[in-house]
Formats: sequence, C-alpha cells, structure tokens
Amino acid sequence: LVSWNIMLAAYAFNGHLKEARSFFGSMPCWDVVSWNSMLSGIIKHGSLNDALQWFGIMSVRNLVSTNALLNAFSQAGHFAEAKNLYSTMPEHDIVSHNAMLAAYGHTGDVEEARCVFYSMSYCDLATWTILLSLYAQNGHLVEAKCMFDSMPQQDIVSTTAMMAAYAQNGHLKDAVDIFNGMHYLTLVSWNSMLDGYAQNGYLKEAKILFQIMPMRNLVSWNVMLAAHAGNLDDSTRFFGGMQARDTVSWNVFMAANTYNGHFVEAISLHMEMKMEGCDPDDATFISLFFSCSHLGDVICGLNYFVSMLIDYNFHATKQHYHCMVDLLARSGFLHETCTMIEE
RNA sequence: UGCAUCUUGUCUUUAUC
Repeated sequence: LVSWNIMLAAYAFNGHLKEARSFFGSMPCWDVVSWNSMLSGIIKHGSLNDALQWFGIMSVRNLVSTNALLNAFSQAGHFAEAKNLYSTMPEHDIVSHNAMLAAYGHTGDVEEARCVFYSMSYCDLATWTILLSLYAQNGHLVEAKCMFDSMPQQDIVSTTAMMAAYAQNGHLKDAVDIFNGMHYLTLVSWNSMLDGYAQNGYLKEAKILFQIMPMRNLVSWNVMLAAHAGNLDDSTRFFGGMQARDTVSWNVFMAANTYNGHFVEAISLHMEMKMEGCDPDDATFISLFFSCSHLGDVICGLNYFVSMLIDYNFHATKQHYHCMVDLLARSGFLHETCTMIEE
C-alpha cells in the first residue's frame, strides 16, 4: 500500500490530476494517506471547489485532511472559512496552529495572530518563522528581528526570512550581511537578494546578480521584469524575451502598463493571458479595477467585478472593495459609492 | 522505541493614503 501511495503522491504532487485519479481508481485498497495525497494534489493544482468535493467523498479523514483543507481555504483567500474551520475543528496540532498563523500573516492581522500564538502550548521553527515574516511584512522590523533572536535554532529558512525582512524594509546592508554570512544558499536566498537589490533601486547590481546566479526560476525572472517596470519599452522587451510566463508575470507586466498610463493595453493583456493559459488571480483583478478606474470606465469595472465573483468564484477582499469605491467615487457616483461602503 | 507515503514556515505582481 505504501508503494501505491508513493506513486499516487508523485502524480498528485506534480499536478497530473487526471492520472492521479485513475491511478487512485486502480489501487487495490486505500488508506487515509491515499485519500489525503489526492486531496493535497487537488488543493495544490486544482480548484477549491474540486478540493471541497473530494473532501466530501473521502471515506476516511484525519487531522492531516482537515489541516490540508484549512490551508486550502487560506491559499484561496477564503480567510473567513479558514478561521471558521480552525475554530470548529475538534482537535488541533502544531500544523493547524501554524497554518492559521500563516493565514493571519496573509491578512496582516497581527493581533489575531498574537492570540493564536499565545494559545499555543509549544511551537516549532515554522511558528517562529511565520511570526518573523508576519511582522516584517507589516512593517514591524524590530519585532521580526526579535523573533529571529528568540528562536531556539536558526535554520536556512528562518535565516532567509530574516534576510528578506531586512531587504523588504529598506535595510539592504543588513540583508547583504546575512547573505554573505550564509553557509549555503538556496534558490529562495538568491531570489530574495535579487529582489532586495531591485526593490531598493540597485538595478545595475540586480542585473549582475541575475547573470551570476547559479540557479534561476520564474520568480527570478519575474523579479527582473518588475525591476524594469519604470520603462515600458524595457519591460515589453524583457517580457517578450521570457521563455515561460505565469500569472505573476502577466500581473507584473499589466502593472508596468498601468504604471506608465497604458490602461487600455493593461486591460487587453487580461484577454491575452487567458489565451496563453494563465488564469487571473485576485491581483489581476485589482489591476483591472485600477485601469478601469483611471479610464473612468465604470461599466467595464463593474463587469469585471461581477465576473470575478460569478465566473471565478473569488471572494472580494478589502482591497477589491477599496478599488471599487475608488472606481465609483472617481467617476462621481457618490451615492453608489456610499451604498457600496455601507453594504 | 526507531525507518518509507499525506497537512504548516522563507523569494516575485496589485489599489487607496
């Protein structure tokens, strides 16, 4: 059974969901790991609805299944459901707590995160690292450093997190010091350093680092694409030269267009990205709303808003509502703006 | 008591101010 499970996990983990499903069907017997492997494959590569459906038909479940679902909600931006599941699930382990903490990291809810943290009877390296990043990403660099100093050991992940924390908060020198002191570097370390240079205005250094990096992935390319956003020609050239693109690449390029006032082009990129097989995400819609807002095209913006809710089944976040308020208000629909705020 | 398969941490994109 373990051998079968390993094969199943290989299919599911790498996104071959069709093969995984048929392999699952051909198995002589199943245990909770089999069901969970399929579930996590669907969560990683499929839709939330498919994951929920699979969860519904699972004949055995355990805490791992529930934790996976909790993470699925969080990844999909359904934080209310995540919180609800977390507070109603019959038992928790450190993975459940960490997953919920990470979810609060995404919403920027520092206070809620603190409550979870104080309720935990013990924590591990992941807990400390989640808190470190949560503080750093919300502008609390001192607290982030405090987490780094408080953790019982520092591993490659937490050290990289601290490095990124410095870089993201404008302390490039400190980030470089950590980078130079690291015994070995992962792709994430390289990307963090690359982004540090790019975001802090050192484009020349970023270009050099990009050339000499021993490994690169799409994140590295996207960082460099974003670094060129100030100049639409450069950005267009770089984008055109990319051998592969994902949703983030398209989002970055859309942002480059809006940044340079090319709102119509930004909106049309949305069609192109779909034709290339990249699905829009919540950030894509924020860019779209922004472009519509600056074009004064309320109808177009509202259409996209409805499409986001109906066609894509996304939850509108606070950011999306802010954009809609901006869209309506800029065009003088004050009454409708107030209605949207109130409702 | 110990070894294999499933869930949590670090990198890139977005609005307002």
